[in-house]
Amino acid sequence: MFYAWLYYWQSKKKEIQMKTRTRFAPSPTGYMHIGNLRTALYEYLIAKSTGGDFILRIEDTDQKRYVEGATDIIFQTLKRVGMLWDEGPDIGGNFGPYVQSERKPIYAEYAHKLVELGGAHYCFCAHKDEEEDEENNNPAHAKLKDPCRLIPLEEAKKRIAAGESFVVRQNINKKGTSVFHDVVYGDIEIDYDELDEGVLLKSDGLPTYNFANVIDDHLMQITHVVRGNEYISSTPKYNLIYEAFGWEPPVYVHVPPVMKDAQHKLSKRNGDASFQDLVAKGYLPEAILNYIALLGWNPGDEREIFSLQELEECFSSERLNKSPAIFDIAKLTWMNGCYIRHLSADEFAKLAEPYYADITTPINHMALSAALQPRVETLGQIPEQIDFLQKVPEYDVALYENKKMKTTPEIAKKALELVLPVLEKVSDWNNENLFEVLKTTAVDHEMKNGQILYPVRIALSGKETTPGGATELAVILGKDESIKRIKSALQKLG
RNA sequence: GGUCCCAUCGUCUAAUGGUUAGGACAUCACCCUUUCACGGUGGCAAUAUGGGUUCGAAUCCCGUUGGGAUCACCA
Repeated sequence: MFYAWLYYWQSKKKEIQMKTRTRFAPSPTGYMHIGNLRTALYEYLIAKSTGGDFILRIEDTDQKRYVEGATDIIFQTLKRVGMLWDEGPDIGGNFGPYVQSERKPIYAEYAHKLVELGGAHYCFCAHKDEEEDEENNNPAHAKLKDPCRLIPLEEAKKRIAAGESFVVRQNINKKGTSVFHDVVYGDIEIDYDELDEGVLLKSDGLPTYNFANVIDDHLMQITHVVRGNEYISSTPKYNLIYEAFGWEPPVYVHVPPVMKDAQHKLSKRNGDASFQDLVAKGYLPEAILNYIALLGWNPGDEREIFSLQELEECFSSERLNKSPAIFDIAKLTWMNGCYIRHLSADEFAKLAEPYYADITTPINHMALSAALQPRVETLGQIPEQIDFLQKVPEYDVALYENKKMKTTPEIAKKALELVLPVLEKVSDWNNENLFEVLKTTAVDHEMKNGQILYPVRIALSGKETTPGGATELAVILGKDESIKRIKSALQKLG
């Protein structure tokens, strides 16, 4: 209890005294996972909400996992959402290098030092093969300490000098209970007996995450370590390393995972969307960022729409949640719709333009964008909404039958016959004029507005639902194409 | 299995001992309307469970159940 208090106090003190430094330390796996991006966001916000620094570090100590071009995706994603780093592989800084594979000599140096300090030992055991041993299921055996610990240090050094392959393995000497404070989870107690003597330096000379993160976080003067809660159970091991070196551990902020459903994490393996997948589907980066900020955090009031800047202003790590959050694409879609609607007409038009690529008919793009903007929640929904612009789809004349509009194919035929000559005379082809003349036509022939407008809309589109009404479609299609489509509809109606 | 962690509407969450348990998404209904949307109004919907502590428990404690994590020369 005393230690818990002490720990908490030290953490608190550190928060107050030092300039906050957080780091995002992804592995270059080739895509930006939503959960990772959220972690990066929280790291960024913890730093920036207190005027601190956000550092980017690449954790590529597992050569088997290396993917070409993966770091570029990391750079691009962070830039795209506006999370700019103060130090990193591309821009350098006072604590470089910022790529772990380039720090190899540093880890080796500290690993050997840790052995001297009694925090680790050399181990010459052969690689443990995968699921080979049933004995692994025997808890008593699993907890057995590494026999190589018994090798005298001098002898171990001789074997290494002789070229024997070795790893550096952590010593767990302590007994009793380890206590540490976490910003999200509070005080956590773990028995030292639960800790295994894991490999710190691999036989290829590169460190494991378990070692590299401690060395780098200390050397880079990271004050707040934010990471997934799967690291909670190994945190005492890291503290042991800090302790052996006489270093002070950082403030820990373990965050719960982002879930796909109640029992599965969001993961690329399950085919779940990554950041770039979502962008490709027409989600705006700003909306994605806003949405994931709220997966596990809330501002304490009822606001939901936040720019990165606004998040920086009101973020507090104390409002981070400890239970997992399910990623709800429906809510993201809604939020994306909000962002789309808040775009200026020009901004939306620019973003929508690429989605018009399949339409070769000469259409009014500006009018189309204006019609689409309030009607789509993702840019990806655009093509299905505008397919009729290229070509009127096959449709049944029964489509002209509409109870609410009080139309039938017969009425539609009459309406289109009345409308055709009127439209041909319209010179200023804009929405206001068109609506005016069509309304007048209805009044002149004692018909309801809908009895004129509905058939026109169907004639122009061949679809039951369209982005915009009759006159809006007419403007989008232009006079020539509109007239053409009405004539061909009349033919169809016999 | 050992250990650690988690548990409020279907989903994201608010309420840090006293609220008719609030908001948002989704859903449903209605209004608006030139189809569909947008927008507006309203409805449905939650404290996993059993014990305590307390005048009073979603909130504190214990058990149960359910879920997750971890026990790698992966991070």
